[in-house]
Amino acid sequence: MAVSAPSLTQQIANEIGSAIVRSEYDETNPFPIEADLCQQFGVSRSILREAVKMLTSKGLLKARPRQGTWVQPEENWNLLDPDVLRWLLERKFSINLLAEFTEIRMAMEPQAAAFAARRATDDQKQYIANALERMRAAEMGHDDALAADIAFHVAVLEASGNRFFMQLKDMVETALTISIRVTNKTAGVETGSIANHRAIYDAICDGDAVGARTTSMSLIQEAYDLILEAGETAE
Amino acid sequence: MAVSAPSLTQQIANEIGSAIVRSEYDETNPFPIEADLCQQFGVSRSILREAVKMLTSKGLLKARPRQGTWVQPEENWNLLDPDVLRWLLERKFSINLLAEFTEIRMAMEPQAAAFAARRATDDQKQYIANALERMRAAEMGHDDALAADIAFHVAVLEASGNRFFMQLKDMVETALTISIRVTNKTAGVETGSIANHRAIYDAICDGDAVGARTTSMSLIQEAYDLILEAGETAE
DNA sequence: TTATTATTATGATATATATGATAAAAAGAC
DNA sequence: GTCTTTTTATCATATATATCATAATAATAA
Repeated sequence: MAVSAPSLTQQIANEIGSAIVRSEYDETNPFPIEADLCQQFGVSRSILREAVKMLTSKGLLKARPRQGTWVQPEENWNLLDPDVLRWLLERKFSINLLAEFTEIRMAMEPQAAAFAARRATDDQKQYIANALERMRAAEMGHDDALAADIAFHVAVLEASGNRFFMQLKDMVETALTISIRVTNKTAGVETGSIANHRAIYDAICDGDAVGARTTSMSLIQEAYDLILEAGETAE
Repeated sequence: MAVSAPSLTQQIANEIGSAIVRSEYDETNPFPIEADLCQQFGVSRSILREAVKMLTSKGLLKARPRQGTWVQPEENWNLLDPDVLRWLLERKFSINLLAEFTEIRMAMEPQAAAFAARRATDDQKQYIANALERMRAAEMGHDDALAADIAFHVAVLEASGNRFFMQLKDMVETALTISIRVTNKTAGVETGSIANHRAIYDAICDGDAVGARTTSMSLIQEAYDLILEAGETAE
């Protein structure tokens, strides 16, 4: 399905949202009033208000009569919202943020693999196998390594049979796509070795929940260790 | 800080959002056009459009010129959004949903406990200890058992030092509060035994990441098993 | 069957009024 | 003259209404 062009409201929400996440508003530069934002973006007040409401519903903003609109502290932000996560990852790149995100992957993906070992349908196992095949093809330059790696992790999350784990797939895709664009070093990190991925696949096919969890944890831990190493080297 | 009364926009978003999640709109009862919704709720078009944009930004709705507005399939919903989760949990209660949410806790909380074992500050350890104290007081009827249990899990998540794990605290609080309101049986499930919670606290204080993960996993697994058992009994 | 026109529903703008909350000015007390 | 209280003014968001623009679908005419 062709992606529709974003509406003006969505565009404004995107610009303001990423500005907020880049910390462009602070004590010395407080969030502007509605009238000023209308002028700045050249839009009508109803469009501006729709955009502000979108950001309010993601926890970034709060507005009160007469008091104005202000940016909430980061702990109020809905960090697991795909837009908020994308804005976070698109700002000046942070190894710390990538490390923290990998920590959540360290929690989620092994458990997803364990559930996949118990629940995966034949079709779902086939999707995982297909992704492995694409990884092999990528080694010979016949496919995109990043896309193949993402496909693998997404297939495992899908096979978990849990809608909350499935939710993570968009986030993994966003995070991996953006992190590889910013720093080449983690490119090797993300794709890891095909043998490790194959071990996860085998454990899932064998119905070996413990094995699936363990091998998945090893893979993410390996990526995590290299990210920490990259962080130390950059310092 | 006193909670401000929700605006009309927020009220409308809440009503429509929970109706969507309750599957009130389907092929035979499609999502109404803007004009009809304005009439139904007795609000202006600008308020209605603000509410719809809020729900669109949470993945529940999509609108196109001339085509109208429609409810997206559930896999598009941002399930980790606090509002969406609350609407899900508030609809006719589902043991399956609670089980799935407990599965995500099974992934997150042991890992959070492991990070807490490595990173918790003295203050954070004290918060966990305070929660344990409250659990003991609750056994003697001097505190609320549910509130004390929530405080314990929230304190561990806070001590993980990872903003994504911290994000889960609102969700845990929402899910536990709602699940206990609907079914008494899981009341005992959630609070578990104080000894198990104490073991987590001890492992965190000892800096024992493996121990913290293991004991936390045992606690959540125990709760999970009883939820599955409750589901079988109800059938 | 194809081209043209009409209709529909959302997108966007402009304007007006209401409301809540804060700041400033005026009045009263000491 | 100073301080406190009351009243008034101002400000920024909240809500409503009217209008036009645009995209897309349906109906009609050729």
